[in-house]
Amino acid sequence: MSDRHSLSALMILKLGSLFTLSDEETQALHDLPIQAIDLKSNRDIVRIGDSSLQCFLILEGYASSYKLTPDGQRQIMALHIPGDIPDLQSLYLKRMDCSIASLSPCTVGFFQVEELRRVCARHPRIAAAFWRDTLVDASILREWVVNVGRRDAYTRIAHLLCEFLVRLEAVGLVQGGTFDFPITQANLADATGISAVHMSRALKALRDNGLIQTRRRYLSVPDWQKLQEAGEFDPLYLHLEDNVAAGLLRTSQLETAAL
Amino acid sequence: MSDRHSLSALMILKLGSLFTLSDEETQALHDLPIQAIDLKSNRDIVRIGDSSLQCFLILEGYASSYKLTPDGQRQIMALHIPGDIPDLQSLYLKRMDCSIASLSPCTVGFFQVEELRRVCARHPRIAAAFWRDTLVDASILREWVVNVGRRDAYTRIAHLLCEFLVRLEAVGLVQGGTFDFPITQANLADATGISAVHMSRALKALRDNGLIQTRRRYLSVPDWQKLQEAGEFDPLYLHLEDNVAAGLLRTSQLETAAL
DNA sequence: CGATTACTTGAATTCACTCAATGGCGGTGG
DNA sequence: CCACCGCCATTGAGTGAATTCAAGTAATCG
Repeated sequence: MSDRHSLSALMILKLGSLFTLSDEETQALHDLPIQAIDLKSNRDIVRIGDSSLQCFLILEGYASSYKLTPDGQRQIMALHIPGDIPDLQSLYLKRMDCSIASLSPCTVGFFQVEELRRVCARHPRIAAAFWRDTLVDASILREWVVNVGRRDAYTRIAHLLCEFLVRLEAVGLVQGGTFDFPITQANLADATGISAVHMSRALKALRDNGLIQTRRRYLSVPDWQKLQEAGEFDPLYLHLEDNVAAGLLRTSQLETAAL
Repeated sequence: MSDRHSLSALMILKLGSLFTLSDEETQALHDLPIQAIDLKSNRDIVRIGDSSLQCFLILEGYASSYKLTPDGQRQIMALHIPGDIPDLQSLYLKRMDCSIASLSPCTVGFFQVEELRRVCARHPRIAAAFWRDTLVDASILREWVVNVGRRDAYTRIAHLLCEFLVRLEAVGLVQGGTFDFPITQANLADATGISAVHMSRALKALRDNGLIQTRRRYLSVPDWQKLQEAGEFDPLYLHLEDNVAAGLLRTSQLETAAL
């Protein structure tokens, strides 16, 4: 499983923005006690209405934030990948306003919100980095609204896949345009606000057009340019350009980052 | 126009959460130099891609965050009301990922991002309060995704109006279920991800069912309970219950809060 | 290997869309 | 003060993208 080191590397990768963290700051993150837990697929990790004293970092696998409507429909409004802290909002909001569930077998690291609050109080630059992280998440949500509100199914799915690929790439989880993709069509449908049946048809169209290839639990993008165009994808909203750590990673391909 | 006092009152109202701000903290917000500007309706205040050194607070009127798709469709992903700082993200993100425009004649107060950053550095509790504010905005975005992704037009509009009313109420801008509502149907359509024509039909249905009344530039909600049910509205996601200042305001109806 | 879950495909339906034409309101200027 | 123009809202008719329902196939897991 994941040791302290890779955990800290993931965090620093995600946070490293605006400035590089000092050794002391890195150490502070290192020293944050974490309890690693393994989870099966499709398990709620936190539920809407909860007011937990803990937060969790995804170490391995994917998760989603979702809500249910009264008639039982589901909408996923965020996908979470290794390095994400999906419920970081618990830092300053009393109750969860959505549920978070694993989309695949997951390893997550729980820590005390209070401890993180202390780290933030002692290290303003770490606080700023986490704050920035929540601002990027908000930006992703804004694009998600555009996706669901104004794009047709085909474009919408292409866009979602573009975003997912770029975010995975930033944490070193893409090899040659291929990445782990165990997410069911039903879940993808809930993420894009379409029906599962239509998701099947639209994915077929994407496959037929050579934009994606699905082999087992993996997804490949043979022509990145074409998929971007199909998805009307512009990565501006991911705010990667001003992320120091991610930039360093991309150029040097640090081994430590691959979980 | 708005003097320093009401400006500070608006800010404190919005920020007053988790704890009440001390006199010193209040003073720090007071001392933030602001330049008030009047704007006509439908004017861009900031544009996507901008990297401004300024932020603005809405003093009067409404604004929206929006993006355009390549084929010219528009999606509004946030409505902003007095007391909001729509581009607070500029604090830690280099470029704007959406445009922000006035939806009505507006008065906005510009201030230097750098100054706010200084205030946050000197007053960690103010920083926490602003951070919390961005977290609530993210929560509203999550609900917006659900609205646009999974609700039919009728329910979707009802929900949007519920949210708008509750947020306005929190800053004292609702009198007896009636509030200023100069927002065109085309803008509402862009906010809900439907067409302007269908917006007209759905609004008619809401009117015919007695859920809303539209007189001139004002909107009335005769039966709050019924509108909430029609919109599947649960205010949990607005995180009002733990907002000290708003709570105080609601119970004591401070005069200072009315702009 | 059997059972469950995930995916595919067809057919009919529906909600929302576009196009188009008309009506109302408010502001501006002759 | 009224006429006109432009913006906003409404309504009808036809279309279309995505839905539901249904049946059947493929994949995965214990």
